[in-house]
Amino acid sequence: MDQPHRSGCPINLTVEVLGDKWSLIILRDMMFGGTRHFRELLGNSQEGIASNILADRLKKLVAQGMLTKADDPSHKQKAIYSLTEAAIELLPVFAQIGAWGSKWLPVSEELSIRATLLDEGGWPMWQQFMEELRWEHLGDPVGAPREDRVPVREQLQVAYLEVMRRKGRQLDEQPA
Amino acid sequence: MDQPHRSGCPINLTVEVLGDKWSLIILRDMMFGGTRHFRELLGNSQEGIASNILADRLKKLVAQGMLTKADDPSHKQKAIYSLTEAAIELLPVFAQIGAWGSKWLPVSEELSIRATLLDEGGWPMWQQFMEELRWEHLGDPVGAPREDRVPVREQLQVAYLEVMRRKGRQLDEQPA
DNA sequence: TTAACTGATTGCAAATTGCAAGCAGTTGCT
DNA sequence: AGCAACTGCTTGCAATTTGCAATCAGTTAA
Repeated sequence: MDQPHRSGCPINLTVEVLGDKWSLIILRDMMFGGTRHFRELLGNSQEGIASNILADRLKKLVAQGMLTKADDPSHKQKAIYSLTEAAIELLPVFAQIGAWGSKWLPVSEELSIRATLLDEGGWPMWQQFMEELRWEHLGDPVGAPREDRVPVREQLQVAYLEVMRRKGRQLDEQPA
Repeated sequence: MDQPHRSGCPINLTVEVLGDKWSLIILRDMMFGGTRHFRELLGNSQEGIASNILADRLKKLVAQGMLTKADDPSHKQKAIYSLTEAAIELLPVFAQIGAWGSKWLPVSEELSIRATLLDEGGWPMWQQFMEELRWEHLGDPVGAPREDRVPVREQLQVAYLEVMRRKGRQLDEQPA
C-alpha cells in the first residue's frame, strides 16, 4: 500500500476520491434514487453518463471503499452495488452541497425541492435517512421500515412529484 | 446566457462548478490559509499546483462568481483575489467535507486538526469565521477584529502548530 | 543597471473524457 | 427450441483536459 497522495489534508484527500465530474453523481443516484444496478445507473440519471465511464467509476468507488459489489440472486450476470458506511456518512455533505447549490446556482425548482427539504429537516431527518440507508445497504435492522414514519426518500419523492404536478397545472392554466 | 448544463440538480450544478481536482484546493487555501495572490497560491499549497492550471482555475472561478479580482495598490502588476459571498458560504461544505475526510481517509494528524476543530466548533464557530471572511474579503464591518475573540483562522493555526510541536518532541524523544 | 518578483502564456506529451458500437452470457416469451 | 430483450462491461477512436517545463513582459527594490 503506497501513498501517492498529493497531501494528507482531509479536503485534498476527499477531492482525490470524489473530485471528478461523475463520482458524486453516481453516489447521489444510489442514495436519493435508490438505484443499485449498472443499467439503472446508466439510464436513470438526468445527466447521461457513458457506460465506459460508469464502469470505470464503479470500479474505483469499490476500490476506494465507497461501494461494495455483490451478485444479485435474481440474475446470474447481475451485480448489485451497495453503499458502504463511509458513503452513507456522506449524507451531511450532500445536504450541505445541495443547500449551497440551491441558493447560488441556477437550479430547477423540481430538482432542488429535495435539497431544500433535506436542509430544513436538519440532523433528525439526516439521521433517519442514514438509518434507512444502513438498512437497505448494510442490513442494519435499526433502520428497518416502521409504520410510525415515512421513509425519507419517499418524503422527498412525494415533494418532487407535487412540484411537478403544480408546474403542470400552471402550464395548463397559462399556456404559451 | 445559454444553459449548457447537464441538469438543474443542485448536486450536479455544484459538481460542474467545483468538481475538479483543483478548484476546492484553491478556495481552501484562500479561506484557511489567507492567501490572496497568484504566487502565494502557487507556492504555499501542499499539493503543488502548476501555474497554467492555477491561471485557468482562477479565471473560471472569477467567471463563475466565486472570486473577484482587483488591482493591488502596492504593485501595478499585482492582482488580489477576493472570495465572494457565495464562496464564503461554502464554509459549511468545507467543514462537513473536512470532518468526513478526517474520519474515513488516511489524513495526517497535523493537517486534520483544523478540520476536527472546525467540526467541534459547529455553527457558532462557522458563523464567526464567515463574518471574519466577510470582513477580509468584502469589507463587512460586522466581522472586524475584536479584542474579545480570537480569529478562527488563528485558532486553527495555533492548533496546527501545537500538533507540529508535539510531534517534533516525540521525534526527539524517540529517534528512529 | 540588475536581479528578483509580478501574473500569467506557450509548447508539448500524457492522461482522461465522451461517444458509438459491440461482446458474451442470461433470461423470459412463444 | 429459438429468438428478442436484457445483463454488466469492453473496445476503438477522436476530442478535450491535464501536467510539466520553459518562458514572457512588465514592475520593483537594491
